[in-house]
Amino acid sequence: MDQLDSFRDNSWDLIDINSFIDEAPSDFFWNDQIQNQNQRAVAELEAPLSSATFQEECIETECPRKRGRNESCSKQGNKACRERLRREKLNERFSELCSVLEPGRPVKTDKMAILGDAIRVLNELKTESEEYKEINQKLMEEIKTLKKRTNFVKRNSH
Amino acid sequence: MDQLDSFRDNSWDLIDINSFIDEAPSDFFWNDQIQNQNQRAVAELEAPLSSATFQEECIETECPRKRGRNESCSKQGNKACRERLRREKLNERFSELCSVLEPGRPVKTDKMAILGDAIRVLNELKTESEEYKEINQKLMEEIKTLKKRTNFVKRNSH
DNA sequence: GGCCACACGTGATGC
DNA sequence: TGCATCACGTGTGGC
Repeated sequence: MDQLDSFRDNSWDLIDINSFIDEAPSDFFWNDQIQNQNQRAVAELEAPLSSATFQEECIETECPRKRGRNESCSKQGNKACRERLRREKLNERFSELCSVLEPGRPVKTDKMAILGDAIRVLNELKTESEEYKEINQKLMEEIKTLKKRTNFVKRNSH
Repeated sequence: MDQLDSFRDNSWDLIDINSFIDEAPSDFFWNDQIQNQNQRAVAELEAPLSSATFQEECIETECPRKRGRNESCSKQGNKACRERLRREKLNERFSELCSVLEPGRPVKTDKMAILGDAIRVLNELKTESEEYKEINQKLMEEIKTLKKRTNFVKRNSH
């Protein structure tokens, strides 16, 4: 019964907070980064570890200053904030993977599609590399026989 | 207020269900798969497409029978259920990508690590393929010159 | 007992 | 309109 009451109280808190604080739009970071990468190709791509520097301006309990909704981070504990950080880092990885997949624009936004493309490209590159390796083998053999023949001809010509 | 009441009702349902049915841990699909793959290496790995067969027993509005907590799907609309399906499909993709990355066991569990590895392997394969291509170029040139020389020697020997 | 990674259900938004 | 995708805060299990 105690459990039940506390649970209901949490529900109250939840709704209370949301109804007063939560007026900002939701998915900003992901779209922003993607659009940035879309328009100006590189620039901040030199920092795939941007989360490290990013950690510095937002150490632990403090929150990124990216956009609204973050006011709820300072109050009400930092659990939600850390979770948000985790999500953002994950999205960074997604975006990075996407840019590796197709250096040409336009960058995909769909996580499912990104993963699918990653799998596809990975397999393609594997077979491509394998094919090249086989060709190399054959070319080397051909070179060997060619050298042999050259030497043979030389020897016979004297 | 209606929202609030319905929310509290859901809470009731949830707790009711959980206390009687749901004694299993929560995040079963992903963790189960991972733990299985970690401990006993293979065995049920033959079913990476479990969602296909899985879809059959759970078409659209009906919910998977995997474990408790799903009764809440039949009532209260199928929104949460669809979202859950989406998550599971995403996790399948993750698992698939992971198995493509390293055909040898054991399979990684960390999404962040999987994405990072994917980026790394992708770059590695790219450069590897590029290197092979360059080597091919050089080998072909060498063959060309070898052939020329052979012909020259032949001509001079007569 | 705190932290981390994840699953969960829900509100928001675009198509 | 309904559906898909996402971000969000929270609950939870494992370490």
